[in-house]
Amino acid sequence: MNKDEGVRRAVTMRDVAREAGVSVSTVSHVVNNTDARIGQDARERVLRAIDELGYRPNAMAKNLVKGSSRFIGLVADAIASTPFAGRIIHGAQEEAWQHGHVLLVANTEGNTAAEASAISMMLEHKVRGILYSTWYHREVAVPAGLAAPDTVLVNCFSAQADVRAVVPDESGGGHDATRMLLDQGHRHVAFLNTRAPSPAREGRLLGYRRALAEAGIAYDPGLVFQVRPEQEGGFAAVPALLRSPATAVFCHNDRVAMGLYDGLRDRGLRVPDDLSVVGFDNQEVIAAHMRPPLSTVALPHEELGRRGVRVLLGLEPAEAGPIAVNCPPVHRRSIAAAEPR
Amino acid sequence: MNKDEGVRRAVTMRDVAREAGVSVSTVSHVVNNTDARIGQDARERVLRAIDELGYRPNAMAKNLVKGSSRFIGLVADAIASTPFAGRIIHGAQEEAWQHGHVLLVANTEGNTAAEASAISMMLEHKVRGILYSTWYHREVAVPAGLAAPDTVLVNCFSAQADVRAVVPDESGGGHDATRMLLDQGHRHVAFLNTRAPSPAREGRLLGYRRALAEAGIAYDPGLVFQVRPEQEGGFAAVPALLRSPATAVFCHNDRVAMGLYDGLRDRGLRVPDDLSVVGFDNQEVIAAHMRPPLSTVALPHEELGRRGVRVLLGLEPAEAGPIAVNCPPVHRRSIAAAEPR
DNA sequence: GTGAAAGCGCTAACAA
DNA sequence: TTGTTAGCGCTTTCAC
Repeated sequence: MNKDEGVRRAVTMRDVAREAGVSVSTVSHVVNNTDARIGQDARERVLRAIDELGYRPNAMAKNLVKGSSRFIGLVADAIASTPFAGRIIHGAQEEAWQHGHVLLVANTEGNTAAEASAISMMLEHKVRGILYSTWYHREVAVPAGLAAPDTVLVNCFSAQADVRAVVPDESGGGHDATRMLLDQGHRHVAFLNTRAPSPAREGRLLGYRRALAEAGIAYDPGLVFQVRPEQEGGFAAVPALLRSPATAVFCHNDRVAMGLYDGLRDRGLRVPDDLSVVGFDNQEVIAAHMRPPLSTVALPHEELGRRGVRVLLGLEPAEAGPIAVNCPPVHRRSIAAAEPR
Repeated sequence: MNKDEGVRRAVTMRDVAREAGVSVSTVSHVVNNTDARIGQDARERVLRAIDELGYRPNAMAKNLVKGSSRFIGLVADAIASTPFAGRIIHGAQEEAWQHGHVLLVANTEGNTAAEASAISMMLEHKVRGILYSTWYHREVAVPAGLAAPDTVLVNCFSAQADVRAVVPDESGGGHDATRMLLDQGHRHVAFLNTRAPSPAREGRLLGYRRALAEAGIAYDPGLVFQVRPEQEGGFAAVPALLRSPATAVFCHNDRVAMGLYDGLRDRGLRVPDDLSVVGFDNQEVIAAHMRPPLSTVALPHEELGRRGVRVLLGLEPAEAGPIAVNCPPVHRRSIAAAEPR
């Protein structure tokens, strides 16, 4: 309870120097492995002193003199609700780590005030840059104060052309998902898309149409249905779907597919025998454990985080416009070959 | 590309002082609102200079002189796989924020080396303390290096009695879940528990038995089944369950309940009419969108994070042993009243 | 009321 | 090969 319980005045470089009988600069050199040539025994004495005393460098002092920290700020809008943000953080963390940087994470849960204060706190800590991320792919207004140090948008983008962004390749994902179905011989592929306009909605549709075109199949608007992007949406679409000639369905996301499974099962229909299904997102907890396990296309959240820090650190070749990250297909068991006719 | 693009030498307190025609100490006083009596006009000149110059305090310098940072470290073992860690982070973040602290997050994804380096990096940044958290409730060995500054375990605990911990009240949760069923008149309540020993398994079983006892119902071991704690487990349990007299089932977690729903549906049985079901965890994405929506008991991850920082900051009365956080029941629509007999 | 000055722990010239 | 020294940006006595 009293002021220095457990704190016992940290040992500093000076203490080490004194113990080793050398100067602080010598200690500094051995600690940092600079190219200065330090004598064998001086080095050894220092090393010994370091671990006898349990010396641990003070990162704040170091950063102060170097003028910049090894921090990368990550502000996320919804860390709590889905695993998505977690995956972005994870990817960013790993990459940052690899380059000797540390993540400062702030969650704003949509609160603008929290966001402003998070950003300002990060700036005060002289972060190397800030990753601004959203839990679903969308356009954002870059908050004031950002762009001051380097900013990169992750899983979102801005009309403000000068701020870099990395986003999932929705269209490529839509294309690949559709291809998974086409490759099994399906000709009537329905698409349960969401109703609300969004990069996901438009992008995936584009990809779907492109895949159809490549396969020489005419686009049939009657095969794309508007649904709520949740279990309920997939479930509700079943009657209409069964009235259509579709033998395969591309769902806007895994949750829709889950609802679809349910509706089908209620009617004694089976996936994939009666209908082949492919999802989008690859939400492990859901997709991998449905019956049958759901083939889908993964939203590359980790990669988004990783690439985000790479562009922040200038490791990625500059590109005009957002960097689109590939959404890799995940093959499981919800797709069967179309009946030959 | 060149060394100081965008960096333009940060404006310091000295710049502000010069601009305002006062000394740095005066600036410091107004910035920090110390109780020093600063004249009206000096104060105003300083404030004006601050925002003309766009001054922003350097947190590193400040921390250096104060000797301690406002950082709280949070090391998590699995931020990516589930939303669980995200909720802990969120809770911790909010509480830390409220007390003027910032979260330094590191994810170790089970890797011991990463963990050690994360901890050491946090220590170098002179964090106020470290929250060590796991994504599922379990016993851990406190990593070396921890306990040096204040450490608190979140969602885990250690035999090492001296390190504080905050964990979910599994037994209370098991009790309440069972009660939800009992309250509707069910007398034969099955329990689909996991097989692997764990605090969750033992705790929930304890709670289940306690609730039964309170209701004057004899414990029937034949009503507790061992299943894999996933969809597959719930699904596989259906035959045995149907052979039992159970009219209600308490599932080890929501995923098991999800598999159970599936198996039941395959047999044309309906929840809750044919069988009442209650889960555990309250995984939103799943539980809230099943058909019918699943009644369950929530794992209080946010609260765990929040309480974690509270005990770290010494805001929580000390307690012997881990602090058990309540798991609140979430009523949805998977429970029906038992048939009167 | 306000300012001068001494550090916080460390790095980086530069001297020796 | 090693030591001296001047800061990094800020807080905080202590004088004036």
